[in-house]
Amino acid sequence: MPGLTERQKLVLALLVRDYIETAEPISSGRLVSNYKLEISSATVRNEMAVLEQNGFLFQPYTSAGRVPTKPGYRYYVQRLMGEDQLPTHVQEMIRHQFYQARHDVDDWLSLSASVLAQHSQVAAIVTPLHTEKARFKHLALLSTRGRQVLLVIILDSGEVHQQTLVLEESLDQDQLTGIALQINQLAEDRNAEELEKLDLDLEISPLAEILEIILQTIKNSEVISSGDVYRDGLANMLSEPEFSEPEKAKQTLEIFEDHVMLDDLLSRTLFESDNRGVHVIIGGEDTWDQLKETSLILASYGAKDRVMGAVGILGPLRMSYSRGVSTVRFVSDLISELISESMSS
Amino acid sequence: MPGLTERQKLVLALLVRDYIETAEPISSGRLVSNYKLEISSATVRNEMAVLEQNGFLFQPYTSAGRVPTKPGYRYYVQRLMGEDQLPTHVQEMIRHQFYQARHDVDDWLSLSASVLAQHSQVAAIVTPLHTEKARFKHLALLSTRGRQVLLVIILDSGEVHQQTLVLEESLDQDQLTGIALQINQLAEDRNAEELEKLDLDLEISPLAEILEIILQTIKNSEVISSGDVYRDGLANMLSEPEFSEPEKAKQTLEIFEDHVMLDDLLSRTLFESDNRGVHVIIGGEDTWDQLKETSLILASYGAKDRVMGAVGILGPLRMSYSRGVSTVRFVSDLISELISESMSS
DNA sequence: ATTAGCAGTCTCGTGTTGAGAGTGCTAAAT
DNA sequence: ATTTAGCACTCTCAACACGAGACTGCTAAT
Repeated sequence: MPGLTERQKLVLALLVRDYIETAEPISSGRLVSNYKLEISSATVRNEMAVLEQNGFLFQPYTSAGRVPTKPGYRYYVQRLMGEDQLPTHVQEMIRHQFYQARHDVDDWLSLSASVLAQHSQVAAIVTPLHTEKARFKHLALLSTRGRQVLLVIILDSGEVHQQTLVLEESLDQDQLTGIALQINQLAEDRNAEELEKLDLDLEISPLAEILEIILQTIKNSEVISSGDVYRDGLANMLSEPEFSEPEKAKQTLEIFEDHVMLDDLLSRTLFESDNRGVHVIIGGEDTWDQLKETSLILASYGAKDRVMGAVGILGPLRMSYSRGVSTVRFVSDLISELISESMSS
Repeated sequence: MPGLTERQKLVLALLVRDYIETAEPISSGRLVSNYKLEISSATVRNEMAVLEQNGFLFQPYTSAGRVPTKPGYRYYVQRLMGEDQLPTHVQEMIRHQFYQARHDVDDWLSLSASVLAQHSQVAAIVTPLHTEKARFKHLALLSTRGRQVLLVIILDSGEVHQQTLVLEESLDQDQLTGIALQINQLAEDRNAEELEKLDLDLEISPLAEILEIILQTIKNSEVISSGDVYRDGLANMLSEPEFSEPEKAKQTLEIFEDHVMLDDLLSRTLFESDNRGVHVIIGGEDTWDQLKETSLILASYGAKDRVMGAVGILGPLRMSYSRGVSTVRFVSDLISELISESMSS
């Protein structure tokens, strides 16, 4: 790919920015008058022709303005966009919202989704906390009703798993507390791998049964999603003109309802990359076919070097990338900060 | 309102049913040929004119077929529709799905939303468990990290509340367990009202602080929603022709994203009525303006006579009421059954 | 290298027209 | 007194035509 001249970059940048705002093909004359360029529209037209040959622009029909292509957006995001920061007062406002929320990871995540949706004006996704190498911290068994027992597991990441067990015979709370104590001593600070290796010499007894169930649960706790993906701001998207065709709107909705796919997508993108920064996925990048008409801006969150989850926004190709990137970056940093703080306090 | 003749009822019933299927204005000729009526189209036209005068039908323009009005739908649902049962094999299938799910109320509710969406082909809503007169059952305090403590409260309904507290000073697990024990003895089997009356003579001490926080939490636990409203099947709706105008689609999406409003709507409808059956709300019934173009089919769930939550579906006015009612009835009965079972076991 | 000027192309809104669908009414039939 | 055949009438909708307007691409001049 040959390099672009400065002027070509300028034209591309202005065009993309303008198109993101107006959603209409941008003409050469419009660029000149709108941005008071010192060159004539004919010159701009020539530059546009070059940009089109390079695959950055596209003409909907012979005599219309230009629209960015996916490579066009990509070039813009990577080299031209520049990185805005969220205005300070907005940052303060968001911080305030988080500090006055309950001191609870789940609440933070749900709030993140809502904040992202509101400030980016597109749809937001936040995956729940799930850590790969969490260590067992603590466990409680609570009698709820008859043979039902609530098992609460706390991992060192702050993650909490909750599950109801049904036992073969009824045990009272004192017995349960005893069992919990034993397990806590046995398993404290071990990770799943180490728990696997605990080869227990179990007698046949209700205690053994419970132990077995619980160890299974703990071993699987990495797989079991600790909650659902948080989503918000769907209605934002339907205002965008690209979704006036109900067919497209439906496609996007389906992406949004498919928790599994989303969780997978976010996890894959972020766990597999060692880049802790913000990822921009434009039109599925030839890998995800369903996302042909959608862009994603993702970032991971976590404490220190541990990736614990992901936040992101999802919108049409023609979304405000600069605003999106800064919002996603700010929110992911903020959650990471809050989680780190809560882990070290 | 004068009574309708049998023939008028027949015409109305066929017309509504046909319109629900086709989404197009129904003409007199179509009814005659489609249902092999023994009367001529002219007679049907006369009957239609009567039905229109009674406010049950509406003509989009001078020379088109007829479409049901809201009162038309209402009459159909109340007097003409007849009550289907879900086919036995479908019932079995759904039961199977529930039995192989985890033994957990939250999982059941989330599954309910998905089952409802799938079988009714519209969007589904399920409110979380929340009981008005729950009694405190049991509480646990778990040290998570530093001054952070996880508070788990179990109510006799099986409902579980979870919340993180941050204490002024760090306490170890043994101390926490001691405090939990005291509170459990103090508060066991009391409801919020009774807890309110517990006028404690608290010394100034960390324990007092914790007790206060916890009692506040318990008192408020009725208000705090124990989780979110479960939703599913949004994409189903966008296939319906009424949502081809993006404006309408957006309205509906906004209803769907407004958890608070939904929870309120469902609770109000079902807690305030002593009718445990299925409610059909057509076009907001002049009370909810946002629901002008939407119908809801709702039912409560719970054990014995205690209403614990609501399940429902939400679709266009032109939705399949008979299928909807039978699905909602079946699912709400099934959850009630499962909850009752789990409470008595 | 840039630009003014202009012919050429395509969209889009508007207006027209005719076929088709369905009704309401009237008068005849049952 | 109902019911129905027949028919004039109304309204929508798809198809087509047409002209204005918006941009471009090219060429020739700067």
